[in-house]
Parts: sequence; C-alpha cells; structure tokens
Amino acid sequence: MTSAVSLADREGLRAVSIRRIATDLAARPMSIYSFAAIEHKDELFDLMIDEVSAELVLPELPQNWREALHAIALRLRSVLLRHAWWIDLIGRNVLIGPNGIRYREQTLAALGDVQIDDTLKLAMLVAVETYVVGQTAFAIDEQGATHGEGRTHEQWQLARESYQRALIEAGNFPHIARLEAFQPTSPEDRDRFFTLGLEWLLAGISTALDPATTTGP
Amino acid sequence: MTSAVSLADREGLRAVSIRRIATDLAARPMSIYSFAAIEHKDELFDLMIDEVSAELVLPELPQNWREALHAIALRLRSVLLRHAWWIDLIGRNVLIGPNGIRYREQTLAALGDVQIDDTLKLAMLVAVETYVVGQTAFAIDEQGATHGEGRTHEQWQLARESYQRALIEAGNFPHIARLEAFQPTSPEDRDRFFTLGLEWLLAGISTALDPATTTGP
DNA sequence: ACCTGAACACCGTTCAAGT
DNA sequence: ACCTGAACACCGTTCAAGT
Repeated sequence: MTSAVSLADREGLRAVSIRRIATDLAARPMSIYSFAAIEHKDELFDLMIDEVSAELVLPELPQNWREALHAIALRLRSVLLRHAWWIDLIGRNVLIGPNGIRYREQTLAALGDVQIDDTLKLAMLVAVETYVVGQTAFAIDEQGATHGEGRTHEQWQLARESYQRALIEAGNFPHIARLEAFQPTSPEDRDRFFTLGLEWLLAGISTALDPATTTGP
Repeated sequence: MTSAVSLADREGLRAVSIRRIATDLAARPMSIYSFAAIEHKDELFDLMIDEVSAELVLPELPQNWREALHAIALRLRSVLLRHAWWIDLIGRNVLIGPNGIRYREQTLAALGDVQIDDTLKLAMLVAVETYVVGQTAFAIDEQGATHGEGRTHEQWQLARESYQRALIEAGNFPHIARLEAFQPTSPEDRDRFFTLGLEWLLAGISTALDPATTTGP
C-alpha cells in the first residue's frame, strides 16, 4: 500500500485509517479489505512495514563483518528516521514479509564467513539491530516529530523545559543540575551518540570474536 | 492514573480510552479531563508513563560503574516487560515527569565518579538505555503479547511459520535456511541475547574509559 | 464561572440487502 | 457467491445549555 505509507510519512500513523485511504483512492471503505487482501487493519500495517523494508536491503555488502554491520546499522537508522511511524509499531509487528526476509538474509550474510556458534551469531545481529531501533526511538522521541499535534514543536519544547526546570529546582538532583542533562539534544548530539554507542557495541562484539576466525584485516 | 495503568497492563493500550476509564471510575467521560488535569488524551499517557517510571528507581546503586549500569539495564528491562504497552509509546512520550527525573538522576549517578567528558558520559547512558529499549521491543514483539487480538498466540505463530516457510522455500535464502533463523525465539533465547549484547556493549564502553579513572576494582 | 450531557466528526467492522 | 452500503458499537473532543 504505497498510498498508506506516504500518508503515514506525511501525517503520521494516526492519519492512516481505512476510511481515509478509501477516500484517497476514491473507493468505498469496505473495498479496501478486498483490495489489499486483509482481514483486519493490523494487516495493513504489516503490508506497510514490508513495503518500507525493501529500503533496508543494501545494494552491496562490505566483505569485512564489522564494516558490514556498520553499514546495515546506518541504513536501518536512516530508513526508520525516514518512516518515523514505524517506531509506533515496533512492539507489534515482526518483520515477516518478503522484503523483511531479504533484509534478514542480508544481515545473516554479514556474519556469513565468521566461524562462530550460530546462536552467538544471531545474538550479535540482534544486539546491533535492537541497539539501532532503540537509538532511533530515542532520536524520534527527542526530535518530537510526532508530538506537535495540538501545539507546535517549539511550544511543546518550551513547555517541557519550563516544567522540568521547576521540577529540578524543587528537588535535589545534583547530577542533572550539573549536566543540564534535561536539555533536549540537538540532531548533531543524537548522531554522535548513535555513532559512539555503535562503535562501543561493535568493539565489544569484536573482542568476543577470536580475531583469527574473522575475514577482515 | 493507577486504574489506567492496570487497565493497560491487563488489556493493552488499545483498551485505554477516556470513556472506558470513566466507566470504571463510575464517572462521566468529560469528568476525566478535570479529574486528571489533562487537556488531551496524550497527556494521560504521560501520566501513566510517569507512574510506572517510579518502578525504575533502584533502592541501591552499586558503587562500581559497570555493575551499576548492569543493574539499571536489568531493571529497565523488567519494568518494560511488566508494562509492555510502554513500548507502543516509545517514540511519542519522553520521560519528563517527576519519577522520570528521579530515574534520570540515578542513571547519571551511576557514572558520577567516572572522570570523563560530560557528553561522553551522556552518550554512554543513552547507549545502554536505548539498547535495553530496543532489546525489549524485540522481546515483546517476539513473544507476541500484543498480537493475539483476533487469534490466539499459537494460531498467530503457526500462521507466521507456514507463511515464512513458503517464502523461504520459494526464494534463495541460504543463510536463513541454514540457521532456521526465522524460528520464533524462546524466552530463554531472548534473555540470553539480551545479556550477551549488554556485556558486549559494556565491554566496549569499558575500553573507551581509561581504566585508571574508574572507581571499580 | 463552572460543570455536564448531548452532539459532532470521526473510527473499524458487521451484516443484511442487493446483484 | 460476491459486493456494498447502511448500521452498529465504539472513539476523542466541542459546545451549548443548565446551574
């Protein structure tokens, strides 16, 4: 459902309704069920996720496992940021469609030549993937892309700051006060946090692998 | 809103409606807005999140930074699993309430004695936290706690397996076929994946810290 | 000025009436 | 047997009527 995806990209997941899509397609609400071959609205979300999953597959995968995982992580993050509504479905819809499988095959291929236990291999891929998902959820949350339904982003940010400043001044929070940790992060901060953490995770994975068994330099 | 939290725990976030809560409280729908001091339903979710955020705060924080981060990560995971609906809000509602601030203060305290750049410190905390959120989203997704609205979990699992088996057999996915990677993971697998990845991440963070500056042994 | 019930503008989905 | 429009059982929120 290309139209559903672009609708969600533009107006958020809340705007995606059977009736709205029907109107956009100049069809009747009930026609959507037969047209998209779905029984419930949730299956529409599955289709949307599979559609954007196609964007996850890289044209070429670096030979070196670490570079490959790095490239996969960056791509996943950019796709999730491009389709921020995906985060709202992250606990509900497993990657099960055809494109999801292609993506899974590629992630497995990234560690294909590494000679380790299969469970460990899967654990490494899951660790990187879940890290990226978590970081992106944080980024989307912080950028407040999905907040400004009633008020603008600026208004929301202002309300948050003054509310929190009052809370912090009322209580005893030395670490927060020192760090000014409740300042909303900038996009640059979020990029930097993401890259730093990814490197730490990959470094940890690297030490868990016997260097002799890897294909990389 | 204790009643809203327990309702979400029992029946999922979808069941949480202004009208349903009003009925449970033997009140009129519109009374909820003044009773909970909210202007929009989204603010009810903020209140729910702050309520369960109280469970994040540990009674005692280990002195050693690595043990402290480990304990914080385990607690966050268990709270998120106990209130699985939280994942559905993960991209929408920043932790801004009073209890969220107490939690933030404690996480900052975990690295309080470590002598490093403040931004780096924040990056480490964000890395651990987002990793836990991502892993927990994966776990909730896999356990399918939120799926069984129409069909039971078993039916859903079966449908998923046969659908995917067909897809995999039709295409050319050597790595998936070899690993049987699309088998749904067991709870034990998910626990193991979580712990392994957390150790890798903490190991990576550890190497980024000059060992001499840490307080641990 | 405050409260509140009816009303409005939406939902997803059922189901019976029509072909 | 299939399609489809009306209807049902919900939503969040507005707003005017009542106090």
